Amino acid sequence: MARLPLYYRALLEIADQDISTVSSEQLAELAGVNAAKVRKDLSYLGTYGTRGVGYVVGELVDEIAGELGLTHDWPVAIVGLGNLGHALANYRGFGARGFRVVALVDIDATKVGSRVGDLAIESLDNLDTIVAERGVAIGVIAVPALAAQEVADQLVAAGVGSILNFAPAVVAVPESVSLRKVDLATELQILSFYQQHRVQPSRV
Amino acid sequence: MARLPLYYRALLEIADQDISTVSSEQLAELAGVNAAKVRKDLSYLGTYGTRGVGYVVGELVDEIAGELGLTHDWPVAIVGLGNLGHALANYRGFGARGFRVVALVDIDATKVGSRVGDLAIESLDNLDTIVAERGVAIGVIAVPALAAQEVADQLVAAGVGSILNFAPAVVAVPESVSLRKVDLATELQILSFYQQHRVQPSRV
DNA sequence: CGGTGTGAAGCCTTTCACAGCA
DNA sequence: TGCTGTGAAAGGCTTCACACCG
Repeated sequence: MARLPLYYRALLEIADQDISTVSSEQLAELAGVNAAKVRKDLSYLGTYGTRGVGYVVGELVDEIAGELGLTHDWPVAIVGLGNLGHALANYRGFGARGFRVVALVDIDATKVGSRVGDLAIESLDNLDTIVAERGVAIGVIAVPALAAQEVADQLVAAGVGSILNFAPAVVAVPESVSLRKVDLATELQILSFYQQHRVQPSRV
Repeated sequence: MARLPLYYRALLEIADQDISTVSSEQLAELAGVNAAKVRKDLSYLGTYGTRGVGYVVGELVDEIAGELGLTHDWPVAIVGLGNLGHALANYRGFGARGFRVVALVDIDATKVGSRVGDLAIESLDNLDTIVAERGVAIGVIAVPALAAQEVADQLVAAGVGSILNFAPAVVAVPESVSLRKVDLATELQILSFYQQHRVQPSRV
C-alpha cells in the first residue's frame, strides 16, 4: 500500500514529541489523507488500534517498519553520474533507513575512478560483479533517456530486484522486478495541464 | 489526464522517425499502457483518429501540446539550492518545453549572489517581487522538510499557481493551487515493500 | 463516551467487446 | 478489411455509517 510511507513519516514525527497514542483522525491530518482511509489501511496490518483510545505509536511504527521492509538493509547502486546522479549520490536521506548506496556506476571511462563522497565511480562493464558481491537490491537509473532501457536490462540481468527510474523514458522489465519512475518532465506537464484548465475564479 | 505526457513523448519519438500515422496499439506499446486505454483517453480530446487507419501523428501532437498547455510559457522558480536544487537548476530538460527557470531563491544569505548557470541566487525575502515581475507560474520546493510548508505558504501568497514539492514532507495548499510531489524516500520504501513481499519463486 | 473495525454503498478507472466507418 | 469510438461490464478504491468495544 502506497500510503504506508506517509503514515510512517508522520508517526516518526509524533514519536519525536513523546506522544504515545494517536487517533486515526490525528494521523490522517498529519499524513494529508482522511481518517476512514487510515483506519482501513491500518486494519490490513492486523488489529493494532484500541477502541476509544487510538493507536500506540511505538507498536505501530515497528509494525509498519516491518511491513515496509525497513528492518532490512537494501544496498543501492546508482547508474549514471551526471547532474542528477551526483545529487542523488550526495543525498543524505538515502542512508537514513536501510538504503545504503554501495556503488556508483557510469559508462563513461573518463568518469570511472573519480570519487563522489566516499565512493569511487566504477565501470558499467563490472555491473554483474558489483551487484553480486555487494548484494545490490535496488538499482537507480539516472542516465539519458536513450540509454535507460539498456541499463535496465543490464540491472535485471545482474539480478537487481527493484529499479527506480529517473530517466524520461518508458522502460520495460520482467514482472518479477519492481519498477517505479520519477519523471520531472511528466510532473511539470501535469502541473501545466491543471494550470491551463484552471477554472477561472467566479466573480461574485 | 496523467497519461497525456506519456503519449506526448511517444508521439514525439514517432514524429522523429517521419512516421505519419499511428494505431492505438502501436502508441500503447510505446507508452507502456494498453490499447483500449489509449483510445478512451484520446477520445476525450475529440475525434482525432481515422477508423481503419489510426491517428495522424502531427495533428495529435499539436492537440496534446495544446491540451497540456505546452504552447504557453511557464516561468519556474526554484526555492532551495542545496544538492537537489543545484541539480535541478542545471537540469537541461527543464527548458525543453516552455518550462523556463527564471529564478533561484534561497533563505541562506551566504548563498545569495552566487551564480548557478545563467542565474544568480536571490533572497527568499524578495519572493513576492520576483514572482510578480517575472510572472512565475510554477514554484519548485527543494528545501529541507521542516521548511517546506513555510516555503509553500510564501509561494502561494506570492501568487504561484502550481507547486512541485521535492521535500519529504506533507504540505497543504489551498484548493486553487495545484500541488505535485516527488518523494525519493517514499519511492524507495515502496520498492522495499514489494521486495519484502515478493513471492518466492516456486521451485519446479 | 470516544474511537476503532468493517459491511455496504458510491464513485471512478480499466477492460471488454463490438458496431460502424474509411 | 482494419482500426477507431463507445456502451456496458468488471474491478478497485474511497467514503459512509454504525455496531461494538475499552
